[in-house]
Amino acid sequence: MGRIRVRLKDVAEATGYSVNTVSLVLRGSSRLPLKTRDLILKEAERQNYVPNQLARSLILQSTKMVGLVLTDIMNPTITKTARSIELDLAKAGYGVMFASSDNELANEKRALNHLQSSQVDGILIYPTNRNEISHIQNIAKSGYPILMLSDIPDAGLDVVAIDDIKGAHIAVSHLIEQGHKQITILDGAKDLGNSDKYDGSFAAAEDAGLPSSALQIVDPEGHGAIHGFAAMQKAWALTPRPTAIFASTDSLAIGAARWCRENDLRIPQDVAIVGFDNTEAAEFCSTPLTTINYDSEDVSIHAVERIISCIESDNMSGDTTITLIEPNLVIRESS
Amino acid sequence: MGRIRVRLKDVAEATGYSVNTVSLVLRGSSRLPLKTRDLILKEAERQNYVPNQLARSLILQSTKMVGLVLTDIMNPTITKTARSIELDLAKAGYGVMFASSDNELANEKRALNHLQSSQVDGILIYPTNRNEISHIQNIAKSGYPILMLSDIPDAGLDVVAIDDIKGAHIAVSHLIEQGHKQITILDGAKDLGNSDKYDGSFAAAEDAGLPSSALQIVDPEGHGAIHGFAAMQKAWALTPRPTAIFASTDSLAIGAARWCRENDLRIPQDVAIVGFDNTEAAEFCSTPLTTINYDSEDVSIHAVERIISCIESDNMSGDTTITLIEPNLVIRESS
DNA sequence: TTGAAAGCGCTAACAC
DNA sequence: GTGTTAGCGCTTTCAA
Repeated sequence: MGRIRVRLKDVAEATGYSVNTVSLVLRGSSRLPLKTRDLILKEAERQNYVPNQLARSLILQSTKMVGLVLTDIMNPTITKTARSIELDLAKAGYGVMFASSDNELANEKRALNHLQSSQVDGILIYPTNRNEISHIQNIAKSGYPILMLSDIPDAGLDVVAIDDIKGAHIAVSHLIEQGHKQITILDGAKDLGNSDKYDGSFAAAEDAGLPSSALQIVDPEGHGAIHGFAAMQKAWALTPRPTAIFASTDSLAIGAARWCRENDLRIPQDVAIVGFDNTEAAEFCSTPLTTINYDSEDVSIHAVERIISCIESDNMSGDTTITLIEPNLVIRESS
Repeated sequence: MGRIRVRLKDVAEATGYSVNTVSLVLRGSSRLPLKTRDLILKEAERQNYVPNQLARSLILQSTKMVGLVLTDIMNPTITKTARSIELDLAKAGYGVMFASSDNELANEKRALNHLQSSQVDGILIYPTNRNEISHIQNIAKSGYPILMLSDIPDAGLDVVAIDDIKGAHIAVSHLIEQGHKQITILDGAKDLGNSDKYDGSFAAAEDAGLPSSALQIVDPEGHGAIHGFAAMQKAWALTPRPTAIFASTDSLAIGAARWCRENDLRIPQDVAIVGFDNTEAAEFCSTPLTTINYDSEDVSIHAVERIISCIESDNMSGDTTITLIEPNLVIRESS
């Protein structure tokens, strides 16, 4: 029915007013007589008028949109933060444009390009690879508001992120306090330049007076529970055999727990397990998981506040801010 | 550094060519001398030129974007399909713009409005409430390509969705075959007009010659595992007491299983449980869950194919297509 | 091979 | 109170 796209002009012609008047009314100007406003609003409604944001943004030089680049849309942790961010941005009058990199640098570059060409007013990004951030630095250098949701020290970029070092420190310290002296870390992020969880773990060992040999590393080569399952098998084959596992995500931890169960190992008597993220699954898996918890909303609030201040303040002073959110430990039955 | 937004004009002025020539080169026209092309491409690169899609789409009358309205971004099932859709659309040269309704009608309306005003070329939507779809029908009637990802019979709208009736039928039939004669359904979607899982369940009972009293219903009043937990308590208090549970989502099933475990009920000896969706958690929860499985990719492929054909064919013949994807049963230890 | 001019739908500055 | 004009950054005729 009717033309697919209704324009201001269509409403203008139908009412006999000019495009300008219609535009004014539709944006809620109160300086026009009620009769005019009524007439125009009714006609716009009747024609199902929807404003064209493309044209609007082109003029206003602002889309009121923020781009959000996720590594993995299936990761419940990331999704949860994404949801918070969406809500907090909405409160501030901004929309979100999502893009996912799937942990591929090429996709990340494509996503950034796409967001920029869509003229989003700013970008939030979970970077894929911390060793390869020059393209992000370039964007920042050109004065484009961009903020990292993962800590990359010394990159000269704004950051709002979970303090992974502290989280790992808490997790490993907890295991050590429980008497464990041989702990395996399940984490494969080091190749991507993300060694925060290692650093925190080794710092915890050192603080407790343990040798660094107390910690061994197994790379699960993936993020799913299935990878945690396979990694646990490898961990159990290590010499010396670990008495505890610190998994860098709950998903890995749950997979590891599953391997233990299938191999008749008792948790935590034979192996203790600590995860990271406090997902819903951690609470409801076979042995409720001790894990590192943090408030997504905290990340969101700070990230949104910062990006909006970058967008709305013209003085790009060039100083960067690093905000780290402190995680905490949730003790359940697995440790 | 330089100006925040580089335009064609900037590249044109720097090279001495006209805006037109630069535009031509940047779009890969081969009819220009290599020397000119080279010069212009180099300069565009140097200035970090990013095309302005807003202006481009305004002229082309197409954004090459499809809007996707999700009910709940935290639901792994929906996210999985969303991811497939994103990939399949990308293959066809389209981007996705996400929006979430959080199962609120007002949000859904706002999201649809926003997507339309962003000029997406078409919309895919998981509707919030099947009793309230007039706003969606209006959009469809105006000739805007829109497709439902959930089956709403007789709405006169295009649909690509999982066949929930069949899924429920398979699940309940399976329980009946196991000898169960008193089954409780955990599902609260009926108020939203989604009675497919009831219909399938009752059909299965009927087909097996059981009275409809064999099936009882408990509304979990939510979607999380925590709601399944509480609902199971209610289910266990029913008279006659059920020997089996059919939960409309895995999350509810996992919560229910947790209640059983905490109350020393053995699964499946004391209560059998069947879920729906085959999420990762279903496989790794305390008692691996029998559940209804389906291929997200199937939904995605059909949905993308259909929406693109609607977008690219001008003849809006008005005929609607309903495509239902057949689910299947995955038997694990909970039944 | 290249440029000038018009216009996509909208807003803003300035008339009347 | 309302209309006219210009212009956002781009593509697309049509000339030169």
